[in-house]
Amino acid sequence: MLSLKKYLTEGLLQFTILLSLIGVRVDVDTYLTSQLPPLREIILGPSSAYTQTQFHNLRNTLDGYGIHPKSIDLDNYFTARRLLSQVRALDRLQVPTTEVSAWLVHRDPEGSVSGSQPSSGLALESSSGLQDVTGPDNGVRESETEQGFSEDLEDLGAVAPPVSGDLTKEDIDLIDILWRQDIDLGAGREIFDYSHRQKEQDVDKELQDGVEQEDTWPGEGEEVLAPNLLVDGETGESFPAQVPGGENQTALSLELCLRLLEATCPFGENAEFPADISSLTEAVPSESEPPGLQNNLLSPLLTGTESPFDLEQQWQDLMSIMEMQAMEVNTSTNEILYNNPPGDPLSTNYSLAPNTPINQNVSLHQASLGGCSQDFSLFSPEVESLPVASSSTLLPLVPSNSTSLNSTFGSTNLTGLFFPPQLNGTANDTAGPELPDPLGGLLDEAMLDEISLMDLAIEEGFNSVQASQLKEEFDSDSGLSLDSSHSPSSLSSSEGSSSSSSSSSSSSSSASSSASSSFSEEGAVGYSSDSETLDLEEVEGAVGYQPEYSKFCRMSYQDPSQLSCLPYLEHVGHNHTYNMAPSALDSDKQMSRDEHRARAMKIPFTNDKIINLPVEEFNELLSKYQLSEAQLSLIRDIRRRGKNKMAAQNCRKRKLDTILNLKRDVEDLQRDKARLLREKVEFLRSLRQMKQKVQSLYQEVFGRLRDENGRPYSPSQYALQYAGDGSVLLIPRTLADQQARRQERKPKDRRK
DNA sequence: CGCTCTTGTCATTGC
DNA sequence: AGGCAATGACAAGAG
Repeated sequence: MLSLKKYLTEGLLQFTILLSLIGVRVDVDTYLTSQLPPLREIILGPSSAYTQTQFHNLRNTLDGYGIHPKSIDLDNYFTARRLLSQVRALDRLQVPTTEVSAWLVHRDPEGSVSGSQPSSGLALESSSGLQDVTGPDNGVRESETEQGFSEDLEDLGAVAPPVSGDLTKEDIDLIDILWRQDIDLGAGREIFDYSHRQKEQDVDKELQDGVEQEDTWPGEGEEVLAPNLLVDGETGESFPAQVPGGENQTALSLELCLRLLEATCPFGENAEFPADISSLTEAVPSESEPPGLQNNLLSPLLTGTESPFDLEQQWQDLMSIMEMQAMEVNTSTNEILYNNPPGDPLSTNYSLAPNTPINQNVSLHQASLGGCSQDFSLFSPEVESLPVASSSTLLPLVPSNSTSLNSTFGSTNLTGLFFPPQLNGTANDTAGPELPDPLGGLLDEAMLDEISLMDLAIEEGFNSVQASQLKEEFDSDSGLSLDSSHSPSSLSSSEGSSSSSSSSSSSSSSASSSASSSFSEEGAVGYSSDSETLDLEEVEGAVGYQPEYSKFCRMSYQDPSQLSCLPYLEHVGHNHTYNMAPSALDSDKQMSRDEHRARAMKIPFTNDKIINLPVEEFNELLSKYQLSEAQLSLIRDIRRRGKNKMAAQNCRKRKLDTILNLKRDVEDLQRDKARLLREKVEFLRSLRQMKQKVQSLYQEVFGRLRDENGRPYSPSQYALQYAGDGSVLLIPRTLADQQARRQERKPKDRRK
C-alpha cells in the first residue's frame, strides 16, 4: 500500500518540474517585499507545501502576514502565487523583439492604432488583441483573439501551442473568476500586460521627448535653422549647404521623403496622422513656387501641425525596431553591417564635407526628416568618441532643421539596410521592381526569427495534447484524482453532500440533527448511534439532545455565522459507518470503535459532546457525573481522537486543494505562454511588413536621385544613410560598408 | 490475493 | 502548562 505521502510528494515534484519547465522562477525576495507568502517551499523546496512550519514561519517572519491555513485567505495566497507565476512567465518570454513589438503596437492606446496601409491589418489585429487582453473581461476576449492569432499562425506556419485556442466556456469563466480574484488581491492585470509596460515606457518617452523638444524641435526657438543650413553633428555649428539641385528636384525629393515618412510609420494611421501627411503633402511647394519658400518648408510644416510628435514617435518606433532586430540576430550581417553607430563621427563629419563631388549634386537636400530626426535618439551616444575613420566624401542630402543636434542622435545608415553590397548598378535608373531587394537580409532574418520562434513553441510550448498528457501523468502518479472542477468550494459541497447522505443513513436522531443544520452534522455523524442515542435518552432524552447538540456546535466555534461560511468545516460530517443498515444490530456493528468503547464503559453522554464541546464546558460536563478513572481516560481519548480525526480530514483537504491550485496555476501559465508566443509571431510579422515598406520607399527615393548630369546614382556605388541629425545622406557604398562592419562588431562585443 | 483508496489513529511539533 | 491544530506515518477496511 502506497502511502499518501508518496503520492503527494510525487505529485508535487511533478508540479515543481512542470513549473520550472514553463518558466516559473521563484524569487523569494520578491515575495517577501510584496508581503506575499514565500512560495519556495511549494515550488522549489523539497518539503511539501503542507508542512505546518511554513505557515507558522510565515506568521513569525512576515509582518502582516498571518494567513491561517484554514482561512479563506488561503485562496488569496494561491492567487498571489499564481499572479507571481504569471509575472515570471512574462519575464521568461521577455525576448527583446517581443517587448519592442508590443511597445510599438501599443504606442497609441486611444484605439486609433491602425495601419496606414491596408497591409498593416496585422498590426491592427495585434493591437486589438493586446488591448483585449488587458481588459477586465479578459477571458472571453482573449479566447477570441487567440483564435484570430491561430489563423495568423497558420499563415505563418508557426506552431504555437493551441492551448487556449479551444477554450471552453468553463475555461473562460474560470479565467474571469481568477481575474476577479486578482483584482481583489489588489493586483491589476496591467501588471502582466504589454499595455502597462508600454505606459511605463510612454512615461519615459514623454520625459525623453520633452528634453528633445526643448533642444531640437524645429521652429520653436532661436536655434531653428533654415533648411538649407548644414549642421555639424558634433559642434552644432551650422553653415550653408550647397544646393546644386533645382527646386524641382527639391520639391520632388521633399515629397518623396514625406511619403517615406508616411509609409514607414505603418501604425500611424491615427486620427491625426493622415491629416498630417496630407497637410504636409499639400504644403509641399509645387514646382512653380518660388524657391525662397521652400527653404523654410519643412520646419514650419512639421512644427505647425499638432502631430509631429506622432511622426516622431512613429519614426522612433520604426527605427527602434530595426535596431532591435539587428541586435537580436547578429548573424545576419547584411542588416547590421550598415547600421551606423549612434553619433558616429563618420556621419557627422560627412556633413561637414560639402565640397565633395557628390555633395554638389544633392537632390534630396531639402527633404528634411526633421520631424523624425529626434527619433534617432534611441541610439546610445556611447560611440561618439569614435575616431574619424574616413574623410571621404559624403553627400548631406538634408540639412537638418534641428539645430543643436543632440549627441544622442545617432545616424542610421539605411544603405546597409536596403542595399546589399553586391548590388549591381544596372538597376539604378529608376526606382522600380528591378531594384534588388535591399531588405532581403532583414526579411530573411525575420523569417529566421519566426522559424526559431516556431522551434521555441515546439520545444517549450505546451499544446493541449501535451498538457493533457502531463495532466494524466500527474493524476496517475500522484495517486489522487484531480478533478479540475474540484475547487475548494466544490470540495466542500461534495463532502457536505456525502456527509448529508451518510447522516441520513445513520440513526434517526442524527439524521434529524443533520437536517437542522449543515454544520450540526459534524458532531452527529459518525458518533451518533442508536445505542448512544438510547444512552442519551436515559440521561438527557434523545429529543432534548438535538437542540443542545446544536448549541454545542455553536458554543464550540463561538460564531455560528462563521461556521456556515467555512466550507472546510462541512466535510467534518464524516461517516464512520460504512453501509450502515437501518437495523439497530447493524448500527451496532457500524459504530466506531470509540463509540463501542464509550458504550461499553457506559459513558453517559455522546461522543459528539465529548469531542466538540469547548474545554470549559467539557470539564463542566465531566464534573456533573461521577466517572471512574477508566471512563475519564476513555473520554479524553475519544476527545483527542475525534479532534485529531477532524484535523486529519482538514489536513487532507488542504493538501488536495493545494494540489488543485497548483494544477490550475500550471494551466494558467500554459495559456499565458501560448498567448505570448502568438503575440510575438504577430509582432514579427508586423515588423516584416514595415521593413518591406521601408525598402520599397527607399528604392523609390534612391531611384529618383540624379547627379549633376541628370543621371541616376548607382546603387552599387552609393547608398542612402540616415544621419544622426535626421538628415538623409547619400554616401559612397564603400563608406557605408565600413560603417556597417564597424557596427557589426559592436553587438558582439557588447554581448561578451 | 494484491492493489488502490479512504479513513482513522498515533506521535510529534509548534502555536 | 495545557489545549489544540497541523501533519507525517501507519494501519484497517472497502472496492
